[in-house]
Amino acid sequence: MPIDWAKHSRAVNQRYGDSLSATRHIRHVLLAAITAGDIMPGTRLTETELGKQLGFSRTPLREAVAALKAEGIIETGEGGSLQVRVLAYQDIHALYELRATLEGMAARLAATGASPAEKLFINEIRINETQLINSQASAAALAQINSKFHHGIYLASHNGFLTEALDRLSRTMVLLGPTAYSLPARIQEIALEHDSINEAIQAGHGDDAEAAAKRHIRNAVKARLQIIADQQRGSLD
Amino acid sequence: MPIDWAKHSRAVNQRYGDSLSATRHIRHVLLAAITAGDIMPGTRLTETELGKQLGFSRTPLREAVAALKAEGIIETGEGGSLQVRVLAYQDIHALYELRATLEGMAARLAATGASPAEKLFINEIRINETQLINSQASAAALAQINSKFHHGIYLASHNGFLTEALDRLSRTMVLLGPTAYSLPARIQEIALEHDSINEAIQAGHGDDAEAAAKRHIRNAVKARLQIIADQQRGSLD
DNA sequence: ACGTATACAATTGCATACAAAATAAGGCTG
DNA sequence: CAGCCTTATTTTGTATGCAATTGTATACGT
Repeated sequence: MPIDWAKHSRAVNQRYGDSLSATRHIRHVLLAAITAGDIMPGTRLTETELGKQLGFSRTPLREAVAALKAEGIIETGEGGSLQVRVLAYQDIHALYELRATLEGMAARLAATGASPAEKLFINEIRINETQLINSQASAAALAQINSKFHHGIYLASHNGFLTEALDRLSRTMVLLGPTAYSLPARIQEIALEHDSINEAIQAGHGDDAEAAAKRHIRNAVKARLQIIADQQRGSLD
Repeated sequence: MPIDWAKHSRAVNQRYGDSLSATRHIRHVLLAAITAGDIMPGTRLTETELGKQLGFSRTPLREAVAALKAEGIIETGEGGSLQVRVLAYQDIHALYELRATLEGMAARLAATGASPAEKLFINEIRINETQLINSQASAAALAQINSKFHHGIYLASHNGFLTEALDRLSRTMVLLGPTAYSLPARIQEIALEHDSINEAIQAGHGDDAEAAAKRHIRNAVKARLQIIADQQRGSLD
């Protein structure tokens, strides 16, 4: 079954405008397809086929792939064949452990160094999130506002390299599959944990913010493991 | 004045074998040239010229550049022209701040989770470093053993993503210019600080290892600022 | 003499074409 | 019938060529 590239392509054009170079356009479209789960990790990708489906020649496609390889999203199997990176079970722990440290650092910096405007902005996102949860919004909408909340904290850290590292981690995380927002029970927990982080940031308590952020991520691992356990059930493949 | 690409090319062949694809070869050669200071940040690079000098066509060159762009080593100026990334003054602080956190995490994990063999290996590198310092080795040799020491700790953290993140930071650091080993006074300090880290790791004291690693990096910033202050003197350009 | 417009050169972005390597298929032999 | 070698086809890696954009120089007008 072919992938609906046109849908992702439209989304990219809407998000970044349609004046992106082919290389960058393809890069975003590939990321979107991987995020959406249209391309499962491990499935082989052939350049000729991809290029034909996307409507571009292999040159910009290969450049986009080169960038994604440098980011660790795509890897080359034996013989140079392409595939979406396959994460091992222990990678999950390593990924979240690193993220806990970085999120903690970002939360601490946001608490101690964010401008009043940035703190207000973060707080507003938090309020929006509560409204969305109460109105039973979709998992996709919740995941989006969640991203905004975290990204707002990254930016408020005023450390571009930290922001870059966390954004990169987020992109790697999509390799793990569906987000924790598919678990209804987790949604309320997330709200409470976000509250703790937000309150510590608003109060300017660096230690508390770091601790709250770390707790938040550590709890996220648990939820993630449950999702994976559910997926595994009965799939011997 | 043309750059001696052949030298870097030989070094890459010696390090990785001569069976690398052109794209990867070029990637390493460019990194080596940047590390060596042969290409200063901000200087414009033209694909045609680079390709001619390196002896490859523009296609693999552009793929290598795409990877380096994804890593933040090379950036596109206005009009799509290529240049080695120029770091702002505040980037230095952000870079080292992030590195302090990550090195601290790595040292903690190495202290609490490294295998006996890994700890022995780290200790051995530390002994080698002392010998090199006492024998008045070159700055390049010291910088190399320094890399080995740090990288040994990264690996001992058993966290591939952390290792990846720190390696990436190291590659970004070369944009700052010469290492601190050009400052004789700093060399002894480095030795002492490495000792603190190593001892904490050998003893399995996670907290101490993290603290020592953070102190080490914070001190490195001071040395870096001094180097930059020396360079700036009288250069208006 | 300074600012602006226009023409030209250089450079990037993309597509096509070719070469080398790898995978798959088929036939041969034991 | 199984295993292996040979060959054919697919797929990756690299080079070249063309079009479009950008940078620069020259000429013109004010």
